[in-house]
Formats: sequence, C-alpha cells, structure tokens
Amino acid sequence: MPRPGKSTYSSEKPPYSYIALTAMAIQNSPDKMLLLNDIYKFIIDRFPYYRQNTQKWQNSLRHNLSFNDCFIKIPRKMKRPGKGNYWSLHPRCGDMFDNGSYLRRRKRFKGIFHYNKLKDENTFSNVKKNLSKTRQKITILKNAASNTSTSSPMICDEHTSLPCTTKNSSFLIDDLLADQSISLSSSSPSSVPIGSVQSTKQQTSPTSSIKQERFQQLLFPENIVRKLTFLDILTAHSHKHLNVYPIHLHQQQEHQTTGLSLNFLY
DNA sequence: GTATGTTTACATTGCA
DNA sequence: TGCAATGTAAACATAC
Repeated sequence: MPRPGKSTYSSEKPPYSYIALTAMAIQNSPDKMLLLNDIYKFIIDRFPYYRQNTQKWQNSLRHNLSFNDCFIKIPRKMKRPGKGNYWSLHPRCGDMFDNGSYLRRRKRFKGIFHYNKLKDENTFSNVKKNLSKTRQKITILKNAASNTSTSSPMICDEHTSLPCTTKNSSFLIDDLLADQSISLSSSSPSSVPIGSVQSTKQQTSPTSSIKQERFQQLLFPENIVRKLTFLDILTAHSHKHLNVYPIHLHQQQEHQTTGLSLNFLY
C-alpha cells in the first residue's frame, strides 16, 4: 500500500476506502496499533478532505472498525488509563488490497466466528450439541498434525508467535472449519464458544451470564488482547502450543502454557 | 457530557 | 444484473 506523505492529496476525496485509510494509519504507526483519535489525526493530517464533516466520516470509520474483522481491539495497559482501546490489524489480513485497489478489496476479511453469527448460533444448547463434533474435529487435527512433517512450523503471527497453517498435512483447514457453528472442545461441561472480545465486565445474573458466554480474551505476555478465532485455537492445538481451559471470571485465573494464557469470561 | 464502540438498516458502487 | 463490499445515518450502550 502506498504511503502518501503530508499534503499528498488536495481537498479532493482520496481514492481510499475507510478500511484502507485505517489500515494505512495503523501500519504507519511504530507499534502497529493506534487509538481511535490517533487514526483520526493521521487521516486529517494526510488528507485535507477529511478536515470537514468530521462527524460523518468518523462515525463511518468507527463503524468500519467494529464491523470488519480485519481490525482488532487491544485494551490499554493498566499503566496507561484513558478512554478507548488501541486498534490493530489482524495478522492475516495483510493481503487485503493485493489487487491494487484501495477502494475495494477483492474479498472482505472475515474471522472464522463473526459476532453477528455468534449472536444467533451460540446458545448453550448449540454449544452442547456441537461439542462432540468439535472434539472429533480437533482429534482429527491433532492426529494430522502429529503425522505431518516434523520441521518447525513457520511463524507468521508476530503477536502470538503462532504458526501459519501448514499445507503439507492430509486435510484442508477450511474443511475442518466448514461448520461455523462448532464450539470449542473442553473437558468441562461449561465450555464456551470462541468469539470476539466484547466486554470484560463481570456478570452477576444468570441471564447476563448467558450473554457473556460469547466473550473471551486471549491474553499474551505483553497483555495484548485480541479477537480469538477458532482457527487460532486449531492452529495452536495443531502444534501443541496451547492448552485451552475455560476459566471462571470470578477466579480471574490464567493457565500459563508456553507463554500464552487463555481467559474465558462468562 | 462526551468519546468510543456496537449494531442495524439502507443506499451506493464495483466486480464477475 | 445480482451480489458483495463499502458508505452513511442513526440509535444505543458503555467508559471515562
């Protein structure tokens, strides 16, 4: 993606979608993550067109951040309190604009579990219903992983050091993921499905507890919280990087496994 | 109160 | 021409 310098564009509308502009701002930052306000500033600074009607386009931009799975939310560190989270790019959305068009992507990046889909499908009954199916799939995946090449997997996720899905195994990851309503396998009957991080608020009532079941956090050593997809878990499982345990919120425990820990909030 | 974040609905646009 | 991506508007929730 080109990196336009200051005053590259006049007051005409730049040939970039909001997604492209946001991605540009994030990629341009030293830490590859920015606060919402910093994204605003970057765009206004680079593109005079956006110095007007700020309410309109900023609303659209916020909509894009929430709506598109290619953007991931990273909470502020405890040391740096303030309003809003940091926004970063999903590690697997780097080729969004590989067709050379920054107005329109070839295909929208989608996480394996989109929040809207989860809302309809991930009830406790569905979770139970799909548990055995998921166990089978993960067993298949584990077996396949153990039968494939013993060479070290290529690391492609800079945040998690999780490996890319290798293509030399005897199955296609997409086949395993074809059923999007599957949930995470666990030895506990209270296992929860994988979804986007929405809230860390503690739940008290059973009703809100059910609602909260969709919300989990994947915590990394640097306290980064990112959206967690089923593919992340499968990838981690396939290379034995991560064991997955549901953890009760009130306990606030972490299971440390090779530098990664997983919190399930429900 | 305001900024931030989520969701829905609908319009517009570009691609196959 | 249909579908999917994108843009826009708005309502609402939540955090600071």
